[in-house]
Amino acid sequence: MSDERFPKQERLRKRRDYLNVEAKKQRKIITGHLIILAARNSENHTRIGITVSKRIGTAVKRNSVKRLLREIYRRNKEIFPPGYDVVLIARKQDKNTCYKTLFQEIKNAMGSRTW
RNA sequence: UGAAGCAGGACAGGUGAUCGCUGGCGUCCGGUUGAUACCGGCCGCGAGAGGAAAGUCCGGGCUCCACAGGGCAAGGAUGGUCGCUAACGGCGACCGGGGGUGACCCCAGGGAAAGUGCCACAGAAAACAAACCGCUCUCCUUUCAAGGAGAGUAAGGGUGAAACGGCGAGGUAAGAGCUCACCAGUUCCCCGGGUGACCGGGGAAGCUCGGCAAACCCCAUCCGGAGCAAGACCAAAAGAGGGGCUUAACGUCAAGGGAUUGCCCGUCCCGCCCCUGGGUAGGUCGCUCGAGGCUGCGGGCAACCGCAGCCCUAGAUGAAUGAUCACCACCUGUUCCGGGGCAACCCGGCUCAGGAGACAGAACCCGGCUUACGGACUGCUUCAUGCC
RNA sequence: UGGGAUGUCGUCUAAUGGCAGGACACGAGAUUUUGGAUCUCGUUAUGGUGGUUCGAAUCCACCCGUCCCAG
Repeated sequence: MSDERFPKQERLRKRRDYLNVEAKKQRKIITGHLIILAARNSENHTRIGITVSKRIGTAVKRNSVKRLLREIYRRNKEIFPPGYDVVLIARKQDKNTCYKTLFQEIKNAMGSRTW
């Protein structure tokens, strides 16, 4: 996959979209630092939404977590199932929060299911 | 050299490469259009967080609403003086008080002689004074030790955070501002200086008046309310009004069905089409050129102001400004080289290894305040020590 | 963005500006063969920094934390 872009069509952009995924979710996976929700959408590509609440920390911490998760998606689109809306919700973060650990968590979570 | 005080800012790592994000401009392509206008896509160019962007503690601009003139009341805020400012609870200078050897720092710093209230415990007494232990005099009892009654007194004692001036002399039965000198303080008057807070000097009075207003309160000054999710525009939908809907005709669109005893007309209901209006979802604007920044000159002790020249520097909306790699820069140790020194050692360069890289993310925009923060730099000043 | 509430022993909760009290819990002892119950004794607190005051949990200012509401 040479496509490492992340245009607006591949993001969830409204609160309604997030509530829709929450209501119609077909998978809910809880890992050490994340909660992953997935629901089938009407498009034929993946859409990603990221939720980081104030519980995680200050605006700087929340932004950095969001950037990390976006980077993981952008670099590794092949591990995400096409035609699904995926919501990544951050749980309590710690010192181990970095690209490698979060990538492994998501890869294991996605690989553990058949789509 | 060491310790300290104050102030400041295009300080808050830099450069390059690759892959991304946001919005701007441009070429080309596609769609649309009366249009050089709009939408979408590829590529290219250049831009993209802060000193606090934070907390939301004050003050404004801007927008809408209310009153459309003035006063009073209520509520809130502020509180030395003079200035600065669009304004401020901010800033500057000065005055007064307090702290520090000093540079310098801190202060809600109006009124207690307008009224009300409070001052625990202790103490006789906590505020128009009064009198527990005392001290003194007179009278009575009398065992001549003392006790009782009355009068005078506030020097001494002890309590307390605070006790109704201090010290000395005179005076007295004992005492007392009772009198006097000096000192402190209060109020008033006069003179001089200052825009003023206030300062300096002189005089008089009564001799002396406690503290708390970040207790109620009084005085002076200021304040209409809400906030860019303000507000404006476009506009699927819902709900509203009007016209129409067999065939045929006409420039276009449409779909008719049911109830009213069977039929026709009429009326009503549902549906459909068009128009008006409406404003939900959604979108656009508001949105970044502004009490703007930098430099120079001039005015002012300063805060700040004036003039001239130059510059344009983020506009997101589940919310962009990131990730990886390399090199350089910072700190510590170290190998080697060069220089200085009798030496300990110091300075510069270089190799290698290790370490630090904080607080924190624009959300309409400004002026402040407050709080968080690893370190580096610059300037001025003080104290101590040594040398000349 | 605007508006509130609140912070006291480990937990819950009192306290006019004047000795921070009570209950549960915890620790020690007594009682009991042991445990429980009971009794006695004890430890532990005013979110922080300043200020006003003779004196502050209380009054004032600024921070910190937690929770809630409206759009």
